[in-house]
Amino acid sequence: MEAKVPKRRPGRPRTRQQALELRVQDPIESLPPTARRLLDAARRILERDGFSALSLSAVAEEADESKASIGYHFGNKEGLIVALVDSLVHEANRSLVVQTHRYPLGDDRVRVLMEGERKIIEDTQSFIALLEILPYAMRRESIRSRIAGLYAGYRSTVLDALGATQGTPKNELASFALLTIAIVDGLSIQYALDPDRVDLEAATQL
Amino acid sequence: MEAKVPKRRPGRPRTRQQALELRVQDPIESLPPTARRLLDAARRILERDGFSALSLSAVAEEADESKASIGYHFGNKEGLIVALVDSLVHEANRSLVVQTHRYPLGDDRVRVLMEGERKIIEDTQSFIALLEILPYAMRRESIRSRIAGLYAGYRSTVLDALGATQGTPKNELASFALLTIAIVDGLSIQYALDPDRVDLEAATQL
DNA sequence: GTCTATATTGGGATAGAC
DNA sequence: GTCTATCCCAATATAGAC
Repeated sequence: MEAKVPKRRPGRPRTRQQALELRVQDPIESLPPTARRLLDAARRILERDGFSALSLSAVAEEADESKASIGYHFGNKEGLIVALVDSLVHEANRSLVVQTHRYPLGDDRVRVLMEGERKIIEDTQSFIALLEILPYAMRRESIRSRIAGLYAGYRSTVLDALGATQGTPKNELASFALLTIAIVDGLSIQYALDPDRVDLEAATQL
Repeated sequence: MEAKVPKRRPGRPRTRQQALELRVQDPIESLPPTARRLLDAARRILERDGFSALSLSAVAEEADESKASIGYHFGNKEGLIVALVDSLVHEANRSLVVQTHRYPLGDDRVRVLMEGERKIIEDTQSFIALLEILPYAMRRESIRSRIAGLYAGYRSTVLDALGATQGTPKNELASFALLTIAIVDGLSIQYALDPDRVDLEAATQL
């Protein structure tokens, strides 16, 4: 039952999942309104109640649509989740890039980056959504690689911001980007588990 | 249906979960052999196939016992998971402490600590088990606090190893322990997602 | 203590009317 | 495109025999 390829059914248009494989740049906009509502509902449920609560019935109810419409637009549950991950990844990338590009290159940008990351740690909410979906994602190559791509993007964004600083060994910068992101994730876990332990000093110590 | 307290049934002995609440030091040893087999089977399934595969049927089959025996020994599924987390937490703590205490205080111990952590990152397997259970754990206060305790233990172990180094500000050391563990977890995530990106340099850079 | 058998629930998928 | 109704199956829980 797992890892089933959605069947192409006669008399029906290509499912959304299949259509998504063809696109290159655009993620969720340009989806039919019903599909968008379903996707938004799925995201809300994931963030509010976790991955285990992400049932087709729950999504349909939250979106005020019918269960069958999910099958129509996304093929099956896996298709819905792939689309959901795509939308989460896209939004995460966009918000980080926008945030760091609001300021000019140089030390200012680095400071903005660091402060943005401290906020991410305290946010928890958005990180939880990722954590919820990670175990599932790890076991589905198609989803795993999408998230791996997200992290690669993160690293290059950080590298971008750091590259502005004066001449430092190239390789060292890449490792530093890796570490920076690792710290954000790792601190998020410890903070989520137990908010009564200091973060601010740690972040400043960086 | 969620978060139900297992009922105390007449004519039956205290469930294992209830019994566990009374103990202070000892975790899994001293369990009846059947309960141990069930718990071991559960751990294997969690590590091999993930949390979503951890059904009562799967556990019973892996342990070569009956489904009903899980109800008898652990009350219900939640009870089984609590016991499982306890056993994982205990083992993780024990192995870290043993590893760091094999060597005398000082720089050697720090080096052993760092090397041990690099191994943890590359291991993946044991970290995956924790990752699999984290989303579930976060939403159950009783389990969340157990894992939070595990991390507190980690921090003090690291602090212990670091404390041996010459006089450094106390507060700074605590933050450093926090960061050290965060890096291990964060790197584990990125490494698990995408093993084709360097870790060794990063670890050495520390 | 352990098992078989069963009750009950809920999930995912899809046929077929509109 | 959307909905209702239904099918099938898996999962948890538990009653009751041994």
